[in-house]
Amino acid sequence: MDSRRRGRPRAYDADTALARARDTFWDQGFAATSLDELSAATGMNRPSLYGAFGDKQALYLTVFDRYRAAAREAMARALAPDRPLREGLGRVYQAALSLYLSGEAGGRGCFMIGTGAAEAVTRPEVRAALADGLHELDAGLEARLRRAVETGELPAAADPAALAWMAAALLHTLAIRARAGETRAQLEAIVAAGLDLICGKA
Amino acid sequence: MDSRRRGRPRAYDADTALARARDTFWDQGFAATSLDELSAATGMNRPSLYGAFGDKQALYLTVFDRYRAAAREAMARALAPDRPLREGLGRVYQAALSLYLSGEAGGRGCFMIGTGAAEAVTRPEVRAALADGLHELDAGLEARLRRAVETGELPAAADPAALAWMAAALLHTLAIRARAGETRAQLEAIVAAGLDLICGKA
DNA sequence: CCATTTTTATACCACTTCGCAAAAAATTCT
DNA sequence: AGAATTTTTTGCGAAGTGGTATAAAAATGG
Repeated sequence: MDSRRRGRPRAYDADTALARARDTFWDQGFAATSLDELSAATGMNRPSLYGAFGDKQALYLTVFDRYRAAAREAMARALAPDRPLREGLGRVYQAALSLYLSGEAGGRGCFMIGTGAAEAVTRPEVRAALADGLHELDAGLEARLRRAVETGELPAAADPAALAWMAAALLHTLAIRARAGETRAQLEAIVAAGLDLICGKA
Repeated sequence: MDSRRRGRPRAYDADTALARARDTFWDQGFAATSLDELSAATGMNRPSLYGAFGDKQALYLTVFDRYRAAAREAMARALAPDRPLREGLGRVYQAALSLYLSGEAGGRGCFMIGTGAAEAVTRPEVRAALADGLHELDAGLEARLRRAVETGELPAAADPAALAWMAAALLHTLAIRARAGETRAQLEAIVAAGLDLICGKA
């Protein structure tokens, strides 16, 4: 249990290597990213990359799943049930925007949507991962909205599933528009309009 | 004015060649599509392709612009101002769904979003084309919604720009979800929920 | 100090990629 | 028929592709 591994120690840190690989895929997409670029970005040479993470698609799917888990957890944190609905949703969108606009090459949107959608038709594994990612977010939103109906934050007649779809649609449009180059101001206007429509124009 | 061109006649029809190229890009994305595949799909060999449409990106942008124009015109037709708002929007989404689900390899979503977003960060021309495409649809939706407020189809307090953003968001979420493999039934449920929220739950 | 183990580094492989040059083919004009 | 023009066809070439075999390096165990 205790001690250091036996052979030559690793020169890389898996977490940071995966983060670098993610950023490279994020900007360029899966197909346009070469193993040489991934090697340069991670500082690992190709055989090490291969040994650590498998082939290019396996590496991509690993990165994808980590992004997916992070997104789910961030959403759960933002939507903590003791926080008012509108404030929680506001935090979801603020967190999304700061991710989507954080690229060095300009707005890069959501990793799953921006890079996964392109591969989804020809790569069943990517399509499944994308579908799972979307559904996790749907489920997180719907759970919080259902609770809001139960506690009276929303009118009893409100349909949680329907509102969750719209809340997700708002996220998706932000993801695409950020990647298309829209400014933070534009995106925040869209968020404000969407929140009014979902939570009621308070 | 009149007559046939001078040299050897073309063996291809530009319209059908562009449609075939579009379908290939649509399924596979820009980066994953090779000139050999485009050559096979169009029936033109590589030098002919190159002579007719320029390099791969020029061909892609040509296809993109044609798709964009077709989408804009289809939306204008569906939103004819003499048709009731809800019916017009319903036609927009029905037309979108039949496009988005028409692929031979399963749902393929919107060409612009599904293939353009991936390239938008690294290719400024694609990002600009994508932004233009999105904004054209925004404008079409907003114009019709503004009219609906003026004619009393929507309450005077309704904000046409805000509603147009949500209507566009609905289109975007359909584009992504279709590509992620969701069924027509799922997508139609989302459309129905969205129409209720935008037009009022009549 | 040498064997063992694990990782890194170098070099290579077969294949594909985009793009183009040069030649051949099919048409119109004179 | 022959020249001119436009397109298609063939084939090439330099670079890049994903992936791997082999050798070198860096650690631990005896």
